[in-house]
Amino acid sequence: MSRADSVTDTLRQAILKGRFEPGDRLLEVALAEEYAVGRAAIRSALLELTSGGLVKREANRGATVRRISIAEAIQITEARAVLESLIAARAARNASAECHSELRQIIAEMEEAVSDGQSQAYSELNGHMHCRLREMSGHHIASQLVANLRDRAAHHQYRLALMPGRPIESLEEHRAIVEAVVAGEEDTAAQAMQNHLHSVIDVLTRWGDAPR
Amino acid sequence: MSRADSVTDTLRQAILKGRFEPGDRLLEVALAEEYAVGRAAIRSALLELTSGGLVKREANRGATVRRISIAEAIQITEARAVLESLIAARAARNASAECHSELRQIIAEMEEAVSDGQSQAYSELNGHMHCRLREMSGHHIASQLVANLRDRAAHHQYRLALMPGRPIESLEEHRAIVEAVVAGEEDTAAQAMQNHLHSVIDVLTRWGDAPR
DNA sequence: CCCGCCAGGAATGTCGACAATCTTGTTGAC
DNA sequence: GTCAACAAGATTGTCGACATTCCTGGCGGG
Repeated sequence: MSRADSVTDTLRQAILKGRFEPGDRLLEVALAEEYAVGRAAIRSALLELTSGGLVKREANRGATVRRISIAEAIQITEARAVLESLIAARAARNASAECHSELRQIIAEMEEAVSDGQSQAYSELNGHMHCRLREMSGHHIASQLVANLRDRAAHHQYRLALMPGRPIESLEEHRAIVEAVVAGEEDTAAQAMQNHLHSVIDVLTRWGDAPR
Repeated sequence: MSRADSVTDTLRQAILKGRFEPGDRLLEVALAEEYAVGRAAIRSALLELTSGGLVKREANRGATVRRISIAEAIQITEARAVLESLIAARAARNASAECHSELRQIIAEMEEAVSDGQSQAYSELNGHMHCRLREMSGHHIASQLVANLRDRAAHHQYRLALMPGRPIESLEEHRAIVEAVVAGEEDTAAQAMQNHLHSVIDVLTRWGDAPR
């Protein structure tokens, strides 16, 4: 599973980066030629991405990039809310002193990105912070599920960061999360994470009511 | 994906039913011959089950039935706890009158199974009730995640039902969940589900401290 | 003019064979 | 007697070709 693995990663990144739009067909032969591998490698990559929720496959009709509706993005974020609350609580319980300073460091970089108006950089820092919190939590199961969910809604997530005023609000919420984690207050951390993602849900909901 | 699909289900059931023990090797050629299909079908089935968490694959070393430690089973149940709480709350919000009577019906059958000492039947009713609650919740994302997690811990789940006195305790917890759902009280339903799964976690924890 | 049927093309599903990699048992030197 | 290198076996990874299924467009009948 060496070449197929790298193909899977390449394809996943291609989809996440927007190289393929939702609804685009993913033809096995075309991809096989593009990446210079056999169809078997492409097939196993598509299978993997299908169970990851990024790709939709219909019997004998091929694979397409999955289109995530606003309603589905809301459900995804709801699921993330409860799982990341658990993660935040565990991070508050387990994080070491070095972790604490690392989290503060990320917050500092976020502040810089926001004040400089660098949406792209802020979005990446956002992802990085959630990723680090997952690792600090020591909760493999929840981490894996959340990482999956994040990929699925990545498209909407990206557009979220471009909303004017959104990064400022988001930064405030992240600050609250980090403060609680550093203080070791599990319940507060969980609540702060819940608040953060509910705020995301609110934005998505308003988006759903008045599309675009 | 027609034959490979059925092979996937067959293999999944075989693992869940205990036809294969944790750690057993899943040789592609052997399985291909046993189910009278090509290796390709087996491969795609193994890929699917791998991302489902039931089998472990190592590069060039084949697939084995995944061994779930007590610690991992606890994490799985913790993740289930928060997700099923969400599901219970949504079920309380959305369930129709017919759903309510169906849930009461399942409780009645559970009482019968417990008083007759039928562990096997109780375990199946247990699974059926959680499954129906998932469908009633209308929360596709959480439902899918929970269904996955349930499969992963199925082995431990099964042994749980055989613990003396456990079904009685479990039945009481399920009664509380159904009452809250029928009453339409979201928060109460979520809390009842949380209590139920925390009780499972307690049993697993005691199991971990004093194995077997 | 519209509907159903049929053939052609395209893409997936399946299979068998070959190549690459890992494990295991053996042999030989020290 | 022990350890390392080696060779044989076994198993997965990869590829190409064929079978099957589905969609598309054209044809003929009503």
